[in-house]
Amino acid sequence: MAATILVVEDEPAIQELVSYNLELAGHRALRAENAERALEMVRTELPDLVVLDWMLPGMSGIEFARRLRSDKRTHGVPIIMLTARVDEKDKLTGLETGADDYLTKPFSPRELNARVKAVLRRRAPQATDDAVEVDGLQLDPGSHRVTGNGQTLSLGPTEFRLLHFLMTHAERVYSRTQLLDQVWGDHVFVEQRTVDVHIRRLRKALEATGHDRLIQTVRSAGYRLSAA
Amino acid sequence: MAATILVVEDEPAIQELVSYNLELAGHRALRAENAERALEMVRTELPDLVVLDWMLPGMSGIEFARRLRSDKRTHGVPIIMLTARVDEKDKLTGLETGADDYLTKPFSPRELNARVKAVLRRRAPQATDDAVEVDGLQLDPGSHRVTGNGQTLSLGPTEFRLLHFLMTHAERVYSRTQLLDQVWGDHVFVEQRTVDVHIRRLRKALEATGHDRLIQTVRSAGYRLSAA
DNA sequence: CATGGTTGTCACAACGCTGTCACGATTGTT
DNA sequence: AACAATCGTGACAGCGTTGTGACAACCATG
Repeated sequence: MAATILVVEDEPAIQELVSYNLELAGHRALRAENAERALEMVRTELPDLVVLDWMLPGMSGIEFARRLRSDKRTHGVPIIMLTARVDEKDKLTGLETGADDYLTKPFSPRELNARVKAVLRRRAPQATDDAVEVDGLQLDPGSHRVTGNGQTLSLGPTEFRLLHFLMTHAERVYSRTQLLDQVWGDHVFVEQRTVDVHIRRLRKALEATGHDRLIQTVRSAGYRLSAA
Repeated sequence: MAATILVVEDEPAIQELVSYNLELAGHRALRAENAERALEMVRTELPDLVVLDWMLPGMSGIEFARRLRSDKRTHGVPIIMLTARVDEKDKLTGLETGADDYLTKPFSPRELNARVKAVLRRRAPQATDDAVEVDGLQLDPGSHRVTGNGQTLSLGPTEFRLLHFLMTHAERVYSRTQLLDQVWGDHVFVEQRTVDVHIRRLRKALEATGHDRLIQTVRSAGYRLSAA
């Protein structure tokens, strides 16, 4: 559950409340007191999730959400809206802009954390600390451990993140570019072939229990983790 | 640092807010919506700390505090008061009834936890915590003693708290930042690398019985206590 | 006031990880 | 079969992270 979450909220007390609870839950909270500031922050660091107040001074939350959706780079970032009241009309507008969930004030931190967890599980499973298992290969983010049929496997930080992403997105091909964005982080630039090397290192580490067969090469497309 | 804390607060949202955050911090929260109910609960279970709202329907918080102080059994239980406003007169009355600390609404959860931690450290240094045991290594918070296979080990206060936390949260990786928050406290500002040094001191102390192997380094992630 | 113990910080050493390259192997195409 | 494109692999220098010993400030105790 190590997600980066951007909190856009102008009222200091609520911002602190939300951020602190997210941090306690193991996330990293970025704070912005208005939409303009939030847009700046998004440029330098792509969050896994945005918690967004409906009513903001200057640019409204809805407008901010629209901008996120219109940019290709931030298009997929899930949004949780904070609203003061439940209004059918507002709800519709929110749905149009693509908010993933809603919280009406006053809300309890428990509720907040539950929604955050639910949204992350749906949209960014590699950012949660749920254990994953594929065909006898297990990965537990909490203890930061990987086991193949019970036997502990040792792999470096990058290999760990790479495997985590692949296991949470199994049966799907990812290009080198996509893997660089997801595992290394966006606007980090390294050679594409570097992915090959880390795939190789990952395979070597999984060799001990024969799970290297799960990592498949799809020629001229990328890599895939598959049980078949 | 796990304590039983009684929360006396009539407004559901605030009660939930306070209780949830205390639980996140590892405490056990008992809830009462008025002073009468609180008095009943105190009869069956003696809390380590009371978080008390100033204004309550029926019996006021001040009166409740007086009753706690008048009973020999509950005389020593520390109290943190929640007040809506800062009033010198109120503060004086509060001091007379023996409140240990104050929080004025609206307050941040971070502030609440910091005060709770401070009060507990001051008033209940060794709560009735259970002894912990991992792979022959035993830690007893009550007697403040650590033994490895029966042999008494000597470690400093910080190493003790560090080991206590790790043993009660075994098989899970914690970053330096998380360890600083949990073991040192929220408001403390020290270098992250300080954690390394204390890990080393802890390992050195556990070396006598070979239990230093339990403390594992997870590169670029943090530390973990594990039997495996 | 002296003493022993504890704490946080630093500098340096040790170690593991990272990204890149060159070259060989494989695949697909003409 | 020859060729081009793509991928696998081993090596390696540079870098970041962690281990470690030393030290001065601090604190409670006697």
